[in-house]
Amino acid sequence: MARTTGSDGEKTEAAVREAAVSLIARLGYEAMSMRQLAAEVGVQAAALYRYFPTKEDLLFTLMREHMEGLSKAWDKARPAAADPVARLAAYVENHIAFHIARRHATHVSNMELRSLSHERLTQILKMRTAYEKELRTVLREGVETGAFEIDDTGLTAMALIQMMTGVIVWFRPGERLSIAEVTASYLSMTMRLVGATISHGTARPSGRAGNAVAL
Amino acid sequence: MARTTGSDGEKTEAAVREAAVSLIARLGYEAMSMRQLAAEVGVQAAALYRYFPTKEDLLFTLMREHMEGLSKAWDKARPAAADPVARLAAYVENHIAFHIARRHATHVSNMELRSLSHERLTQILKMRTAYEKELRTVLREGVETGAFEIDDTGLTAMALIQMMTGVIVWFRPGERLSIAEVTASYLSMTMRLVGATISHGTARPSGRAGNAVAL
DNA sequence: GAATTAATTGAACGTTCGTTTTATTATTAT
DNA sequence: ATAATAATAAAACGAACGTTCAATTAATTC
Repeated sequence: MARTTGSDGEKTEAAVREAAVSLIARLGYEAMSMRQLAAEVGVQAAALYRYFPTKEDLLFTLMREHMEGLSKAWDKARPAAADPVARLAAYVENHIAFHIARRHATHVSNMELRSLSHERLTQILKMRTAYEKELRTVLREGVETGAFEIDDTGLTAMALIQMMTGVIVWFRPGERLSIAEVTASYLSMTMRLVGATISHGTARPSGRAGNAVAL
Repeated sequence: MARTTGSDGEKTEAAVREAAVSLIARLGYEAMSMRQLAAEVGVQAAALYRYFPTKEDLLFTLMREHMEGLSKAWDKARPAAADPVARLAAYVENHIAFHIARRHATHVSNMELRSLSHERLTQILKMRTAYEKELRTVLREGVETGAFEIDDTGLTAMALIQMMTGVIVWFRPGERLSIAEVTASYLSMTMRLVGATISHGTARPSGRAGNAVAL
């Protein structure tokens, strides 16, 4: 046999990407064989090389597009207003929504960095650092305007990102909590963590803890 | 050649463990070959099989002992007093100290779970869950005594653990921050996150944010 | 409808993998 | 000293790996 009836390069490539994300997330990059991936797509291993020159190229492509997607999502979600609390809220909401929606791809991007060449690792880390810098900027502006109270913005940014990204480790759609509930809780925890003063939304009815934003 | 002068089973086994933790942390379990590990120890690959029947046995041993170490460390650090704030502080301090001290082993235990058999995965996850339950208990007690204000103790426990464990991703000893500084910052962030009321330590000098514990 | 291009198969390549077996030497106990 | 045991080396095993190549068929273009 050779070319199969109904075969379409674009569809095959998309199927390869999808299957690769799922398989790498489940088995790990090193543990997934090209034959396994091909079988998942319903094709022979050799066919994969029409779309990706090497296994590492495939991994890199998945990671790069994931990071680009994250960056673009934040570009869209970023509020025009300068209010630090609103901006931080938007960052948290976007981060959680994106990571829950693309749990598998996030897993791949976070866990398989060591399988990249030095050059490509640098490239991905640069994109990640740029994204994280956005959060540091929001935090710093909040400190300057007095909206937040933070010891160390760099450290706090890392702590927040680890906390938020960690959602994908335990969150499973359709279980006890909805995405909206999880997001609300994380937003609330974030605002307390940065010592946000009340500057938007309704005031907390509770008698205590007057300095945290009610959400 | 065969047995080498000065060879000692106990020392070799210890060297294998040490080298394995370091290599797996750096390359990943699948990417590390038994020959590579043997070379690091200064021995032939066949010699490894005197100490660990299979590669997976080696991985499992490393993980199990890491989890046992974490559990025992908390047993020792757990304060006798029932004060929730003090207990939470002890949990955070122990967690961060342990994870920074054993960064590589933590990396292995967190990243290579998928290389375990189903049975052994269950065993490790059971130990992890038991350790995490300790934190949930501390949080719940704090809520009951009114020391903490938390929406969802389960979710908050996961968020805190992700945040704290995340330290190993970016922390490098001897860089900008000392372990003590990092621990102090994380303690402060944790107490704000759980809405801790002042119940120990000195009051915060700052005029604002009267509800967070000063550390 | 013939020529060209796109998509895929099937077989094979050399390499590396985890692991086993057997032989050999160092150490310890008698 | 000699026997027993512990620790390793050296070589080999079959299997699986990523990748390449030539052949073959489907779809498209002219």
